[in-house]
Amino acid sequence: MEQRPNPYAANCPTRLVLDRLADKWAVLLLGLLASGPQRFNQLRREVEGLSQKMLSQTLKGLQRDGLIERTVFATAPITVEYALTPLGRTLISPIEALRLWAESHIGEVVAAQAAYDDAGPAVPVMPMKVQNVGAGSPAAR
Amino acid sequence: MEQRPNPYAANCPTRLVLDRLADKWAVLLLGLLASGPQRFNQLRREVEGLSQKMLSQTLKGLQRDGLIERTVFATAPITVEYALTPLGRTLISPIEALRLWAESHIGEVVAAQAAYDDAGPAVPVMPMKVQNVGAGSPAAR
DNA sequence: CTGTATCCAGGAAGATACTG
DNA sequence: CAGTATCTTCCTGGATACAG
Repeated sequence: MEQRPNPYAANCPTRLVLDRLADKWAVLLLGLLASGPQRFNQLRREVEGLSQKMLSQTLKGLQRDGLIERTVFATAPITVEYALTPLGRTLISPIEALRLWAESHIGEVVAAQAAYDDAGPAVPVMPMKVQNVGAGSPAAR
Repeated sequence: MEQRPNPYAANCPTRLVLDRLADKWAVLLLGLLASGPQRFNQLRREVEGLSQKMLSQTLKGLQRDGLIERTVFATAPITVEYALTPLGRTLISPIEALRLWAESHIGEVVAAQAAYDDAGPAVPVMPMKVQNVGAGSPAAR
């Protein structure tokens, strides 16, 4: 029926991937692993605010998705290395793009937030942008 | 102190932006608005599984970040349009990249998940990749 | 070192009802 | 149509303790 099933249906691939990527720890870890394999506690130390539980959990998820690979070295004590898989490596480009966007536009975002918070609380004399439209309604689709 | 403060510190811009973008609804809505302004209930209908509460909440957040703009038309009943701001428009490219990645690699991800779930539950004869390493430990940094 | 298991508080999100 | 308010439930995620 749906020739062009919109990408916003619940079963859409984009949605599935997004659900996983909508995890800041996952994105952060992928970015970190992009520069080479890392050990468990190494990652733990590098990502500020990441608890051991979340790290373990997130790594497991990424491994399940085939994005990272877990290698155990039978040293004593044991050491474990996490590295991007070839599939995972294909993701670093989009993620890098996101990181670049963040760095170049964070200032504007923060400014917008400040402006919003400034205008919000106050009782408005001219609070919101209102337009009087006669005939030409916006949604005359 | 930190000449190269790692991007994984809690105060890093990337982190701040990521926290917001780590919201699947937000990303989805931005993608939807990339093709033109939309009304409230229009968005609600288009994004499957998105509750009214989450829509309202997410839109407010995006507006606060200066990524979208809310315009009220004084029709009867009232209509409201949401559109990307210039800042928001700069985000569609990275998001599109993500969407494209998702569409081209979803198959591999699903396959990896299946393989993982397949190997996981079973009691392993040769479950995990283990290497015996003598001297050359991995983390000889 | 690399995890897993348990407890527990706080936030996220659905359902529902109501307002302008 | 475009929301806000409230209630309740569920899950996330931190802290802690323990195991291989």
